[in-house]
Amino acid sequence: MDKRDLIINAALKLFVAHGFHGTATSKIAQEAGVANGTLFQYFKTKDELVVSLYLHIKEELADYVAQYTAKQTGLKERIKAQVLSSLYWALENGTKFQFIQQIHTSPYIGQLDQEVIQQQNAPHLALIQQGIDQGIIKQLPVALLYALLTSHIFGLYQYLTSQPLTQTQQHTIIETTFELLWDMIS
Amino acid sequence: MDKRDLIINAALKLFVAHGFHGTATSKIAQEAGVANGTLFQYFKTKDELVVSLYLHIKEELADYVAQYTAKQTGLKERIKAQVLSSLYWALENGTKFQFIQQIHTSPYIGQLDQEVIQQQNAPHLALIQQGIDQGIIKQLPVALLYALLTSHIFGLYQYLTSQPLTQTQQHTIIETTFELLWDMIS
Amino acid sequence: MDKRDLIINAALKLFVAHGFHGTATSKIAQEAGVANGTLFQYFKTKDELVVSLYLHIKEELADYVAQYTAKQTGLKERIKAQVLSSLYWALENGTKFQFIQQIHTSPYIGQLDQEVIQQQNAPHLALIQQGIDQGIIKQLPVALLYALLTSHIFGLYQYLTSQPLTQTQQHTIIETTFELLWDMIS
Amino acid sequence: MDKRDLIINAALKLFVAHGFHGTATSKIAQEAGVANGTLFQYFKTKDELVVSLYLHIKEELADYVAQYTAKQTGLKERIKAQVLSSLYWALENGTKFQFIQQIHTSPYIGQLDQEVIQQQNAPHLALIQQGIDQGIIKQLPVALLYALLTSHIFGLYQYLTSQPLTQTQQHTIIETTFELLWDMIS
DNA sequence: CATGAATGAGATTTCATTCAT
DNA sequence: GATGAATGAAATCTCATTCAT
Repeated sequence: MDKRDLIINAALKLFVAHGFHGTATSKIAQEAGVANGTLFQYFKTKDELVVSLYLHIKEELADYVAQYTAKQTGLKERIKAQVLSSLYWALENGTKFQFIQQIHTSPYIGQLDQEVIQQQNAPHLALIQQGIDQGIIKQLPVALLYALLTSHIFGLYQYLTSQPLTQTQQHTIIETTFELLWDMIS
Repeated sequence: MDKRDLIINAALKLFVAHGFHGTATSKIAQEAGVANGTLFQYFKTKDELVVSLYLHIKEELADYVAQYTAKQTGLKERIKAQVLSSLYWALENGTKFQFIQQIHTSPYIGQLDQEVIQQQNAPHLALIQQGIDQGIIKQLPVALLYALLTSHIFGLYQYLTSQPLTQTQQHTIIETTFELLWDMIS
Repeated sequence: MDKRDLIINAALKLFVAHGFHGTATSKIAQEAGVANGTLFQYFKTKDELVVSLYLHIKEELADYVAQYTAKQTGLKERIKAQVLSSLYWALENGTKFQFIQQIHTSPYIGQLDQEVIQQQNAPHLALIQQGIDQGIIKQLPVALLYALLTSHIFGLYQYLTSQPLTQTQQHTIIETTFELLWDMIS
Repeated sequence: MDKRDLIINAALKLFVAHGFHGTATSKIAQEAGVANGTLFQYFKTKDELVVSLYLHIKEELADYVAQYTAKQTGLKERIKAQVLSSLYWALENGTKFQFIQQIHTSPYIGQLDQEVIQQQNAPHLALIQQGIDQGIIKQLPVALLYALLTSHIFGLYQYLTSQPLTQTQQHTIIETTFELLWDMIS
């Protein structure tokens, strides 16, 4: 594995354990097994590392979601796959999902390349747009519908992790609430 | 105004402007017009100050919401008042709202007194419970419904602040999406 | 002695011995017998310390020169007092004088407040101008005459410190060469 | 141009602009268009580069002065040629001259081979000694006279570069002040 | 000869907290 | 209680130098 990846992985592990302000760059280098200065040859500043890590995780999530969505053919089923796989990934990768949330509500958000963000969102927006065009989804701004779907995921994640539920119960709630959500936007 | 309030207000102003890690305790003391050490006589640590400030802001929001809700009599109207006034407050107090979000996704959340949090949520939960009891709202866990309402607010805030909209357009979207939401849970 | 002075003195000693960049702020603090952070409470940055130190030393020199010059009444005597007291001060305060020279030839010169510099030079220029007006000194640009006087001091200092001379011999040379210099410009 | 020269030129430019310690070897390599490590194949250490650069520049100045002086036969004319050509070279090679001054007032001066320095000064001292022996120049220590001549050059350079003067005006001042200087020492 | 990634010691600066007054 | 100078640990980042390719 190349040093950049070693650093990314070490940073992920430590940020997720102690938050980004609680994690010293020296600890990241140590965990990665590289010299202190090496970190700064790959990432000019600690901030740049945080942002890179965020993009890295987002990509992992996107890959996971894309994989599940690809298996579905109907439009509703594809959108459902996006929402549900996002939730399943979040439940399986709690720390990474929390890291994403931390970034979203922190000043780091301003440092993100907006073009990259939009590229990551594009597949989701495209699917929703398709639904609108086919008359399946309500005539509302795509970005609005996307925001509502996304917040549904975050809200449900919040609820599911605050309750002591079995996996079966979790799945039931996820399925049930998706149907409510779908009725709401279709 | 007593020194504790001076410090709280100064902290609010600075945290809201630069985030809590970007704000030194010495700057807070300076802004408050008190000595460096005085801050630590009212708050044993910086963390304690952060938590106090969070509760202070939440209280402000709660007061704002309560004031609007009190004017309504019907159940739907009261819940609608809660959702809408939360959104209006968030749009008018963007930085404070973002501060709340920051705390929610940060390790500070663990330091909060859960009892106080539950006390703040109680009025909202009670209203939803009333709706369920009266058969107006679907038979789902109160906490789940509350999570969905809350995430609706966050999602809509996200959308509204990312688009260049007039106040009238904002109001229309807020009203329209609330009706969708209401149909979803009722 | 107060801590600011302790730091100033320690900095002077170490800067002259190892240069600005060869001297770590931590070493200065150590030499001054104060904590690392204390230095930065008196001087926001290392650069500010360098500049402050320069101004401090220049002021000390100016006071010394002014004190000697005040005792003289004739114009030649007053200019002579300026040149000679500068030299005596330089010989007695070798490290400080060398520090001034270091600053003059370094990029720090750009960070100095030009107004302060001109204020410090003003008394010397005024005296020369008086000499020109009274027809005692040659009709040449004041700044040129000042540059020649100043360089005479630096050149003579260079010579005197490179030779093993008694104080009496030093004084003789200083007196003799001043007369040569005076003949040159008058 | 070979890589050694590329490095020398890049170093000169950056040292004068930012000082020795303000200039990283990596920046020099970058400016020279060579790899980081290449610099250390030509110069074992950064200090060696600084010292080499100094000697390189001093040699260039010496050649320039020698060339002009060789054209003159009379003793005064030869000394005048030395002083004037030094000044003309300084005005044409401002950065190099400033670099020389920086070295002279820095701790690097201690690292210079004193024998090489004296060898460089020898021709100037010899000429002055000749003047003394022939009774043309005052009976004063050679080193003293040399120090006065040298400081005259530095002082005049300082003045000329601080004023907005045409080349003709510069020449007039240089000629005029040399005559004053000559009257002073002869 | 040339490269440039890697190194790691060390530099500057910050800041929550303490404590003598 | 109030003060604010002092602390010093810790954090981020730099940079001269090396060495395997």
